[in-house]
Amino acid sequence: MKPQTSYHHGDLPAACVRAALELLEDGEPSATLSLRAVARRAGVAPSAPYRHFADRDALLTAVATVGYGELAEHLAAACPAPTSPEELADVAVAYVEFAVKRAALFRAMFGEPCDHENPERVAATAVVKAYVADLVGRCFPGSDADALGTAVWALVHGLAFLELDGKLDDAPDTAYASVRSAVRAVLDLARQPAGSS
Amino acid sequence: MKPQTSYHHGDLPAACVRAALELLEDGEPSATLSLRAVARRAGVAPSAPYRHFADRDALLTAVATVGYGELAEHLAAACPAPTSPEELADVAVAYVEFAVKRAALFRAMFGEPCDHENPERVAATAVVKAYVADLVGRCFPGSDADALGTAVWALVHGLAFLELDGKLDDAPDTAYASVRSAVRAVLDLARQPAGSS
DNA sequence: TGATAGTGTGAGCACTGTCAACATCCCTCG
DNA sequence: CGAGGGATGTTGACAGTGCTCACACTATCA
Repeated sequence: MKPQTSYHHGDLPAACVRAALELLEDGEPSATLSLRAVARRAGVAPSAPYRHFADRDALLTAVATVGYGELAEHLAAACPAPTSPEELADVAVAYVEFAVKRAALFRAMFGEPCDHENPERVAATAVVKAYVADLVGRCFPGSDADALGTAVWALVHGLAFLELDGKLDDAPDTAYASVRSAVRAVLDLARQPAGSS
Repeated sequence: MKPQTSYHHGDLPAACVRAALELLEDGEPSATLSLRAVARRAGVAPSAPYRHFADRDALLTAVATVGYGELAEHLAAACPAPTSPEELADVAVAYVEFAVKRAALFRAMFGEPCDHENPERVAATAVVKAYVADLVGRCFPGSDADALGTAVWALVHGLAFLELDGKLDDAPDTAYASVRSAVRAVLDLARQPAGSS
């Protein structure tokens, strides 16, 4: 829309993030996102992004931020308000599905060390956290929502990473089944209690 | 021991892996392991490692392989044969502890995409897998060992990653407490079953 | 004593993150 | 209206990276 020939870009920050997301989707997932590639894709000199992002990490953080939002959307789309354990399994599958289908983005979001302090990032993860907390509150009323919430998040997060690293089942089909039965196995503890200490 | 002035090194592959491990321990955890830095630390030209490792990934795989072994050792040291849920919590804490104390190594082991086919790597992860399977068999006899095993691994693995990414509690002290109570919360489901579908 | 295979060296390519100096544009103030 | 300043983009450069080649050295076996 905007004149492409303009010296100024118009909205380079957004364009960079968009370009980065596209590269993460397109490229093979093993390639690391390069700032120069982003600049190229945005049709701009390699150093231009530095006007808007302090360094590569800052760009990554911006990308991860929208990633968190899309993850939350994906989960909500799979099951907006899960109440039963079986629906929890659906959510787990959706989480792993997101990790698999958008592996590069997922790795950008969680794979490399980031500054935990960044308020943007914290705020963005809060969306996921809230979704999980909601889920736990509905599925397991009367439980320690905080503790169980982190446990549930950790469970699905761990499943996603193990799957990404090929440590679940090999066949992509049976992987989702593995996820489901892993979640079921945990919930089945509720029926045949273990020998408690 | 060997003459340092020798043109040939003696056992460069092992020296490379050792140097890599040292760099992962020493350096700040955000730095990515560079093959050139490994060569420098091993006192050798940048291209020397290529005689023994096809590429950087191959070196990484070798490093990860010993990492898996050390992780298994660390877990076994914390609790050689857990039988009670509380001991399972101990193991979870040990797992997260390993991830925190040796963050760079942990990230090298799990953080970046790797070839799932590599038989060395698969064999090495099998050690961890076996430990978890054992644990589950002892703690929860009569359960679906496979499914519950992956669930338990995923749970502790997810806890480790969330902690590494600063998504658990901020204070490092309370983090371990969070891990413990998260595990407890899951196990407590066995006592006050949720509304099952 | 050689030839040969294994191992380390050096130079070099393409790429990366990052910076400083310069160029261009838009907007505001006189 | 038109000059100046601040924002934004460009060029060029530096150090560091993975990786490959041609070469140098060394151990070993005929």
